Amino acid sequence: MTGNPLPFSLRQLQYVRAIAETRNFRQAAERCAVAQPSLSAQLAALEAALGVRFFERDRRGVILTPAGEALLQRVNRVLTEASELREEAKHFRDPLAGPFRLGVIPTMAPYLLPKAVPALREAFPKLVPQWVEDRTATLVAQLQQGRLDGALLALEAELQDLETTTLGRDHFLLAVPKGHAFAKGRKPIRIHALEGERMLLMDDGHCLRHQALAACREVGMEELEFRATSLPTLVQMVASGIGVSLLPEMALAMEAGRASLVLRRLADPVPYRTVVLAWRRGSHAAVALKKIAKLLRNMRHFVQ
Amino acid sequence: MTGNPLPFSLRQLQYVRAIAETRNFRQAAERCAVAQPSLSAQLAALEAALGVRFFERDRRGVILTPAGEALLQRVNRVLTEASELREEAKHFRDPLAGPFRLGVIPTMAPYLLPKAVPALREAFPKLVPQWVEDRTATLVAQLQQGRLDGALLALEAELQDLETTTLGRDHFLLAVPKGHAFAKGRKPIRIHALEGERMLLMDDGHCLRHQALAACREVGMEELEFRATSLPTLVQMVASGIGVSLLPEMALAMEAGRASLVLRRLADPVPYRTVVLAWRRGSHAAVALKKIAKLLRNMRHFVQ
DNA sequence: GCATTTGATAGAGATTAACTATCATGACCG
DNA sequence: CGGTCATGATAGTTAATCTCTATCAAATGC
Repeated sequence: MTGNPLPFSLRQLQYVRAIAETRNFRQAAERCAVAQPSLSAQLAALEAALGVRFFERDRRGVILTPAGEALLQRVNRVLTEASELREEAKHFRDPLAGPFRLGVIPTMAPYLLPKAVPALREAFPKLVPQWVEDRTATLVAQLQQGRLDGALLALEAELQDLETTTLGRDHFLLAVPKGHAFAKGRKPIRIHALEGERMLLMDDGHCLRHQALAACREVGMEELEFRATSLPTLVQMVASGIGVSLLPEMALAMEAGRASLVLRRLADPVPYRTVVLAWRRGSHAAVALKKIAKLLRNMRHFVQ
Repeated sequence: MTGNPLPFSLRQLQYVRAIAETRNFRQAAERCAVAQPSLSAQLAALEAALGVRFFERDRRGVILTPAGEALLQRVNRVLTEASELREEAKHFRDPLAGPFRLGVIPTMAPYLLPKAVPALREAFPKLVPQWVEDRTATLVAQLQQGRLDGALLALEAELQDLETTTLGRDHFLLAVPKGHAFAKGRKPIRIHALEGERMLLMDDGHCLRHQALAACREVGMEELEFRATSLPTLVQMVASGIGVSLLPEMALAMEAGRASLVLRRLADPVPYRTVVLAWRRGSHAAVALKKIAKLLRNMRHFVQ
């Protein structure tokens, strides 16, 4: 059991090292920036606590006892470890340095991260982001357990015990296969025009599913059996003519290139999801996350 | 440079470890045998000193920050090293334990050590004697430099700054080759009878040389050119008929067996050398050395 | 709701470590 | 020899630190 109180202090060990190196109490005291009697007293206290004499104080000078010689190595190891602790702590002083566990939902990750990761690296080179991709509920739970420092979410409502900062609105576009009735024209399409369409949605648990449903809640549509587990898959399904879907704008750049897919703007009120950066209330990472949020906002992936 | 003052204490690190393990300030405080506010205060002080937050204190419980997680390993290493220092110190608490650097002069070593080493091991099993064989002057210098803890010497005079305890008197015998005039008879021989003999002596620097010369100082004798560098060699020279010599009694058991050597007792006043155990005045080892001396005296290698 | 538990805070008290001044001893040097 | 310098130890006081009890605000749990 190593949990007993330690009968000595780091300062005493520093004194021992200083004495061993200078072989002179006064010089050692000067190096430690204390008066010589203080050093004498602390050494005496340490020797009493350990029951071991480190030095013989003789007119001839200061001599290490065999025990002192052996223990000096331990003393140095303790001090080295302590010193490294202090140095390593320095690296964590900067809130924008060190490991940073960030979550992101799957319907944003493939569109946001390719640009966000390099941007973060450039802006905060000492930051070491560790990305975790999972659904909202899982990320929120991990945030609250302290297993994540922050998460990129698309919020419907305020989340209890989480602070958030809005990064912007991500408008929904209508995705239809080439040849579909809506594939032609340029005017914004009204949601109600989708009445009777076959709708492709994300799998349960993906917030995008609920948001899309909410956007169309007053529109009678048929939901297809198939539920996508990833947005690229969903887009692929639309492109192959199975149905239509709502696609967030941030996916535009990456998904619009498909030959058999047509994306149409929606008319006011344009449905959207609110992209936020969330963290535990009172999290140590709050300062850093606010700066990260600012950076992400400036990337203009979405309307602000 | 690692010599800067360390801005934290071992106790604070123990608090951190206790909190990290219990995830509960009160339990941690109890384990550390302090009141909870003390622990809170010390943790706050540590975090302030390092500029790093170890824990998030949340209604949900105590959560390690990433920095805390990383630094906790350092904390544990410091505490482990400190703990091992304390444990190792225990082994040195017993004055009769641990390494013990002992000197012995060459004219005693081969006769004393074969019996003394096992006896020491049996009496003080935790003692780890490290024997050094050298001449008196060298041993005394090493004692004074703190490179030896004690030394077995044959003293002529008090040695400055050294404390000694007498182990006994080692009487001198006359060694002559078989066939020599003194080889016959059993009566003690008077020193003066050696007038005109060819005397074999140890090399310069060996105290035995000076002691033998002192014993014969009023007797006119011829010193042979050859000076022995070891006592067994000297005995061998005598046995081969080159001359006579004075041999300390402690060599009797080992050297008397030679067929061509005869040992005769000397008449009163029998010359002798005083065998002592010596150490630095104020040496940490004094207590142990006195016990070692007692053991050696009881071995009755010599007259007490 | 109400009792319980969480960690933080305030202020007093006790402990610890620091300081200055001085001492005893031995080394060094003329 | 005798004075000067250096050593580390000691005494007594002051300053800093740590810990204590008592209490608070907030959240949990039945």
